[in-house]
Amino acid sequence: MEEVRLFDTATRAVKPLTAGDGQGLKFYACGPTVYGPAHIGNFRSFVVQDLLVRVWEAAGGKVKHVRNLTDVDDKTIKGAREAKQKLGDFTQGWTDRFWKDGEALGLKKPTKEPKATEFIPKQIALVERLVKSGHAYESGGSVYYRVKSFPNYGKLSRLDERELKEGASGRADADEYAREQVADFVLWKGHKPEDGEVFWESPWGKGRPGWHLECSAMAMEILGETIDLHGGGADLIFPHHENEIAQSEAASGKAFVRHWFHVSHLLVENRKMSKSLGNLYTLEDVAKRGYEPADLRLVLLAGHYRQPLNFSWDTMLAARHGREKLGRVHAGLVETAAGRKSARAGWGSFGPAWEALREDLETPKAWGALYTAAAEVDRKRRQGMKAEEAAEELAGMDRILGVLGVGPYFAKDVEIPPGVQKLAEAREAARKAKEWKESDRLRDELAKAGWEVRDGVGGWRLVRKAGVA
RNA sequence: GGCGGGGUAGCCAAGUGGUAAGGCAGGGCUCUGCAAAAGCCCCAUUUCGUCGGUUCGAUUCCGACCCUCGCCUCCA
Repeated sequence: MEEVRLFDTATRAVKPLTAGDGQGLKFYACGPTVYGPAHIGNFRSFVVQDLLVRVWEAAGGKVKHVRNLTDVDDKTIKGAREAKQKLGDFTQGWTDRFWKDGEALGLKKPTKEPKATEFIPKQIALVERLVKSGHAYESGGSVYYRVKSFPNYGKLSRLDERELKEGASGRADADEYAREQVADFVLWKGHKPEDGEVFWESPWGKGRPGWHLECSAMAMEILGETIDLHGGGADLIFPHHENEIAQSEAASGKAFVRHWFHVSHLLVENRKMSKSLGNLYTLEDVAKRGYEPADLRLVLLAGHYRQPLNFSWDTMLAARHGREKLGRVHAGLVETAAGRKSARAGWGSFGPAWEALREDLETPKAWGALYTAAAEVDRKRRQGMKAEEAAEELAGMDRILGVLGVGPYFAKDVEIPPGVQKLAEAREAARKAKEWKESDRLRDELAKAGWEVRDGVGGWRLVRKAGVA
């Protein structure tokens, strides 16, 4: 297969991504906590992970992609209680929503999507192993990881535990006194009244797993004790991934992860999204503004994944217009190719875009190369291009768009409400009768409904107006 | 306080020791009942946060400084 290079958080270098067994890439990604709708920042991580999978496959590799669902933790328990639902029903509802949104964004289904609650026995077994080897201790019904027992702790995040700012979190946990050291983290949480019906029996009594534990248990169970690639949002580097390493390596005695892959945050108005700032958007908000999931996917891939990306509606509009342009070029190639198929599976003029993706997922460079190639191909096509050549370029374009997972924008793909269709037809009738005032009035009415009518040589067509709330 | 990102045209965003990709927006023209769309063209040449240094030459290397964002045990 072709080489794919990717930045590794642990060594801070771009290095070739490899499958340790020479077979499939064992890739574990930290998935969502299903207690509410995922926001577009959450989806940045998942879209980038999806891109990596697509690039790996396009390069000729195989991949086992595991992305977990956190369906038991403080937030899910609280959410279920407030919704007066059983935990399982509550989390399933949000899981369905996540799947629906993910599908709209073109996320490929991972090979496996394990839920934390499905792996409780494995998690308990892992904790027992750590207690036996002295890496963990029970205290007040909970079990904690003894950080000082693991010399490599803090290596991934380059954070010396001693340098943690005093009370930086501002949230002293009630049972903090139960720990030997502040840095120790909980593996198993003893049952508390507010957990209600949510508990499992364990050697330490009723309780539930700590957050970091599930990923270690599921990754090692499904993919093996050493995995090739582990990814997630940049905020997971510490403490989540640091703790995963500590748990896993202390238990197995083997290197847990060969290559770390972290995606920077999506910012809105140059700030991290948060409910308190009121700048948190979901796919629903995107749809309300007349955009499609593909527009968002393009925006999420517009910047490099290791760079913070600032989201704005201006960028969304740029994405929409960009996709429209790609759609025109694509339609032209389809017409000129006239049904011919490319004899060989190459990239045509789109090779540079592919090369950019293989080098640490350089999407900004890839988009530049894609637009440049599209413009050149289109110019050549209009100056006279043979069907064979058009077919070849079309194949290359489809291929690169497939890897990016972003199709061009075609007006025909959008459903037009009957009322809007009627207005457009009435306007056309008025135009035929040269009743310009009436036709302009109808056009304004269409605009109010969020639609734009475009007259062309072949007649009019309707386009959803973007950017209208 | 510790650690880590950023500062490139109105906005987003590449890039390189030898003189700034691409997209959006904007401007002009063509087309059009008008407009939109589309097509053609233009759009950073005392300039790449600031100040020094190295160099024949730096936005690109080194140093200092300023601003900004994130993480520091809920967090994609």
